[in-house]
Amino acid sequence: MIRITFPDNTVQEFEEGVTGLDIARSISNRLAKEVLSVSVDGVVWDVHRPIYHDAKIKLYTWDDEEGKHAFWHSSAHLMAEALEELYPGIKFGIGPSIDQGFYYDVDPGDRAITDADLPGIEEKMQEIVARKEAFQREEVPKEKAMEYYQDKGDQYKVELIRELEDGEISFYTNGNFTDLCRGPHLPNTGYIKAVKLLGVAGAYWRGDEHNKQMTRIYGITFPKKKMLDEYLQMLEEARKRDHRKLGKQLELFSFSQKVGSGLPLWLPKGAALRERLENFLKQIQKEYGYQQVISPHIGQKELYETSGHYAKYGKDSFQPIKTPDENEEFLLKPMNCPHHCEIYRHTQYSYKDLPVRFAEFGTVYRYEQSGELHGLTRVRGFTQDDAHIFCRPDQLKEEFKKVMDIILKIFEALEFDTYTVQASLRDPDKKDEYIGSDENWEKSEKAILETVEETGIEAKIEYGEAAFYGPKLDFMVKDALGREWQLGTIQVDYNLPERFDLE
RNA sequence: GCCGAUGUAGCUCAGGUGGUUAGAGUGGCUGUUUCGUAAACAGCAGGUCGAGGGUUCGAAUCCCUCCAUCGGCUCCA
Repeated sequence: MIRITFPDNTVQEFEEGVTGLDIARSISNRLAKEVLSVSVDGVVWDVHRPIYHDAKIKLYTWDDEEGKHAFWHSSAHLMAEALEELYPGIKFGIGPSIDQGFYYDVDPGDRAITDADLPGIEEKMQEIVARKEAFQREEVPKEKAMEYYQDKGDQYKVELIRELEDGEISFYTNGNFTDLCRGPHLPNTGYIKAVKLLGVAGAYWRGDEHNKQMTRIYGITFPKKKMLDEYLQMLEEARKRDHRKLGKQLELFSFSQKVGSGLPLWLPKGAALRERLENFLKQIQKEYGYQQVISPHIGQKELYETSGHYAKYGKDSFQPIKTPDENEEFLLKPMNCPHHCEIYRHTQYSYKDLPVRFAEFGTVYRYEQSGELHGLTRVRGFTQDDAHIFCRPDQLKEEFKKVMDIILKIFEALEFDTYTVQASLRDPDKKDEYIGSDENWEKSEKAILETVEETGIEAKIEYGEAAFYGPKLDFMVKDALGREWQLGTIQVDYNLPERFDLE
């Protein structure tokens, strides 16, 4: 007998080799039907995997992320099996569960998989669901795993296995399809009652644009048909609230090919809305001690060479504007920072005058890649409610907190109630991609992390997400379609003042 | 930038396996009815079927290039 500890710390004895499913059944038949995965001493397992030792367990159903993920992960394997049956020789990359469903990256060789193929794949998946094929776990040594995929000719899996540590590697098999996988999975394909493939897309192998582009197939599944219908209904409702659609319907903004893509035209109603928003924001800025400044839309190229922007983005930006004077070049401003530095320079400040806070509704232009343009959320010309604070080191945290206050106040007023906060730090393995000294980076990252801790705001830390000149605290909100966008950002920059020689 | 899809009246869309004057709803305009809570009826206007090449006796329909949009990937100062 082994001792199983439940989340409420009660302990019960079971036969050795008992499964999560058995345990669920001992509690109630309903739970046995609903349980999708089980954590055993903190590791999420298949509910049908035998437990041979004393353990602390927790059962997961559809209501838990862990349960959903087992479900969708198994769905990815189900789709892979269907794909292999329909397209023999197709090669597989990775196929994880995601927040809403799952995907699998595949390399179909010479043929292309398009939206038109999805219904056929769905049909095949339903066939396999009807077969109720078990997901069987098997542990194999690394060399065996390698051999299997080398024989199969699946170079992507070979690459993945090569990077795994020596020791036992787990395979899962459903029907004729075997996949390298940590699990966990459902007991069998019969759990998956409703299937919908949502789209195909190109995706670079391992997220690197220098690698081959694979075909990613997105899908979602549910344990009940009705849940799928509700999901599709919800998607349709979300589409109605797409800001691009509303902008058109309400005559707020439009685009013209003659003006250029990514360059929004604000119609009278949109301009009126924007004016109200600006007035609201200016009022807050005033309350917090900001002075409004105004700077031109262009600046000498040298200004951006000094800031470092030209070296980093010059090649991929709107190209310099020439004047009748030879050797004279201007850049459309991609950022307001250098201009504000020059405004600061105009006046001589004593340390007693600090902090000095400049705010501007500054219009900037960035040559975004053509594939990135998206309504008003990703454009080539836009106006930021931007501000720069020049302060003493001892004032930094307090100023930072005040900016956080402002952002949260605005989010509240605009009813952005499901934002997330992200501390965007530099990638410690790619220090050469950032400007400035290690010392400056350490100081500024420390300042952000400490301030976050002092305020108690919940922030996730992301390495490699910093701007090239400094770390950021980013405030992200989701749009109607569930896509996340960075709206507010607070940055600590020790580099710029040095580069502009500001004392 | 990359992969895939799409591009027909102001808007939403149908049609199209090459063949006479390109359709609907809605919106617009004119008039009639009349007071209907997206008012009813009649009529009118509105499209070089994204742009440019090509194949053909003939192209909105087939081919190529480009542009834009959409779904993703990559990028995001």
